[in-house]
Amino acid sequence: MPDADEQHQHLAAALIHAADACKRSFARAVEGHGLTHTQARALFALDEPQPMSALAEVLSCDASNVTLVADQLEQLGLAERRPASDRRVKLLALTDLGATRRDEVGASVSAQSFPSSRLDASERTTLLGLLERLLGPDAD
Amino acid sequence: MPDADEQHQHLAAALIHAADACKRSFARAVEGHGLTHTQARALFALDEPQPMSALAEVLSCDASNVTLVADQLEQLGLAERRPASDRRVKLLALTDLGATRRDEVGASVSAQSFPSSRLDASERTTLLGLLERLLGPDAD
DNA sequence: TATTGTTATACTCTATAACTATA
DNA sequence: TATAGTTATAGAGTATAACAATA
Repeated sequence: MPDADEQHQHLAAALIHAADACKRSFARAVEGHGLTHTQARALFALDEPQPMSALAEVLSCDASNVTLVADQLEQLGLAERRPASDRRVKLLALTDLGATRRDEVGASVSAQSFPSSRLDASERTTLLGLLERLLGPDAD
Repeated sequence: MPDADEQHQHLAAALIHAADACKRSFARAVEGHGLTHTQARALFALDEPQPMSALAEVLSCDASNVTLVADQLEQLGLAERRPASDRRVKLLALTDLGATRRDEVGASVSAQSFPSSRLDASERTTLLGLLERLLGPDAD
């Protein structure tokens, strides 16, 4: 097996492992707020109102699944569907409660021993930059 | 929200997103070989025979789930359970077919446009190093 | 008593396909 | 015809709890 192959595979394994650790840390931090990690990810993605399809891209899942997440966030009173100029489109937007909750959840996430606390600030910046290049303009 | 909080959250989001992209790329590459991405991850983890519990750690899942993965790999003829000196322990080991398959799958994974191809070799080395520090000695 | 692996079970995530309504 | 969102459904991943065999 060529070295390049092996590096790709180790990198993939490390990425998946690191993300699993992040997901679980995330999930633990947010479960006290009554949210699943998917709901929390959606919450953080809604700085601006987003079409459902845009949210699907952020969550890297099929659009059909966003319907459920949106339903859940609406039931919790954290987000609401709004009409858009193109009447096929629905914009999902945080409610005031949702924005408040997002900040509370964000504080919990950072407060607990998050995996990325093992890195210093400049390492985190480097890592973030590499990940963004990795994801690239058309990650999917 | 303090900057540090925000950086943690962006980093977590980027990591999860990157890993999702890797998982899907991985899954597409291995489905032609009749494997799920979990089965493929297990295959790559079995360079040396591993106790089921060790495999659970690599796959970052509960030990109870490894039973199913091991069953599947055994049914495919790719791995086998072997007794260990501690007779409570079962070692999962690749068969010859399993080792061959792992190399074939590895080639497929690298051959297709894998997300990490967007980075050059030295960037990949940097990324891998950061991820390993992130995971740390006791990532869970 | 504690630990390894197993079984049974339930919940979440995710994709596919068929549908509605708009464009 | 094509697109955004929805619904229904099925498969895969995951955790919890109770259990057997062994330490």
